[in-house]
Amino acid sequence: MTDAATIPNTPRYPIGDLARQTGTKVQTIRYYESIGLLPEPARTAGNQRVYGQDQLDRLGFIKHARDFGFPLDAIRELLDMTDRPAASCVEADEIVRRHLGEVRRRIGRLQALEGELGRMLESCSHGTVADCRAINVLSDHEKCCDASHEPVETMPYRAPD
Amino acid sequence: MTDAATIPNTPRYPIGDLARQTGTKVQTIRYYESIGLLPEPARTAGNQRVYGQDQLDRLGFIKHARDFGFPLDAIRELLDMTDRPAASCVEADEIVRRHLGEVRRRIGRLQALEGELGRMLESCSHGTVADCRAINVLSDHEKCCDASHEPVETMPYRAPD
DNA sequence: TATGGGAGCTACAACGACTGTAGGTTCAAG
DNA sequence: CTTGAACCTACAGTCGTTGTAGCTCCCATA
Repeated sequence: MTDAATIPNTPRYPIGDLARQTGTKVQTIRYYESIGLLPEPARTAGNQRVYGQDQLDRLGFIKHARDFGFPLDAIRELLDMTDRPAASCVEADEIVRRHLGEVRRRIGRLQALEGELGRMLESCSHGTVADCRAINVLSDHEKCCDASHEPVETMPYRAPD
Repeated sequence: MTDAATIPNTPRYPIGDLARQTGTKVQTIRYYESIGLLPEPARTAGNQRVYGQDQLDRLGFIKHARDFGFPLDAIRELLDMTDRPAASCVEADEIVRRHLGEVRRRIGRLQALEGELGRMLESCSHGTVADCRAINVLSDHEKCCDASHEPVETMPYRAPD
């Protein structure tokens, strides 16, 4: 597909340049290749990867979509569409709409959670653990203001780089 | 520690009952035991786990805190506090406050994302992929309305049970 | 031309918080 | 005594990376 790297006068980037230009980690790029999100690039005589402009663009797209929170599966579908530029964009629309729905659900759940946590803190008498409102609420479901809260999905304390 | 299971007239639950009563999966309970969040329970002659009321309460606490989105590390700290009921609840407060801050940051990022995705959909002309606003925004960072968006953290499409 | 150091290579393990599977054992009802 | 649900261990898989170990390669300077 992409023989850009074999054509002279076309930019040829080593993996580190791709990483720097897109803000992706080198390992992540290799991971994307391993799962087929990026095609296998050309190699130097010494077995090192060499990328062309199209690969750089493709990775830029992936990175940007990841920043938007799209899961890799959705990104794969979106990339398939960019490969068929004459097709209708209804499917792309649908993917974005689905993602937006997910984002809104998430916001709703987090806002309910925010209220609950805020109430916990407000009503805490700052005494001992035995009297601690926060601990008591967690110990006893009956003490929740919003008895119907649903579980919030995994919340890793990951600092976004 | 917990010899409740060895005392007659105290409820003795098999793991499945604990799972049903707390809404946790059996494997998850064993996982919590494996990481030291739940103590090793007594066993029957046939090597099956038997739990007492205190274990049930502890697991209920864990489940509830998980539903609130607390990471297991924070839950571990909170559990340590419930074991020292006379201690000050300042630390518990601090954990809740930290979590609340994280929840709010998350809400903020998701709301920015919501706006961006909404704008994408609004301005989509519903034509071909080549003209698709959504695809174009993802292809080209310059086209973002909010040029300074930060990456949203991992968003698994996991249906909360 | 030798050398040094940064960049690249593969392969694999770890993260968090589970979930699922395979292949076996135990328990309680009928 | 038999059946089948529930239990057991051990391990692989999920998602999207990130980190590590132990190499090799490439390029600029001396």
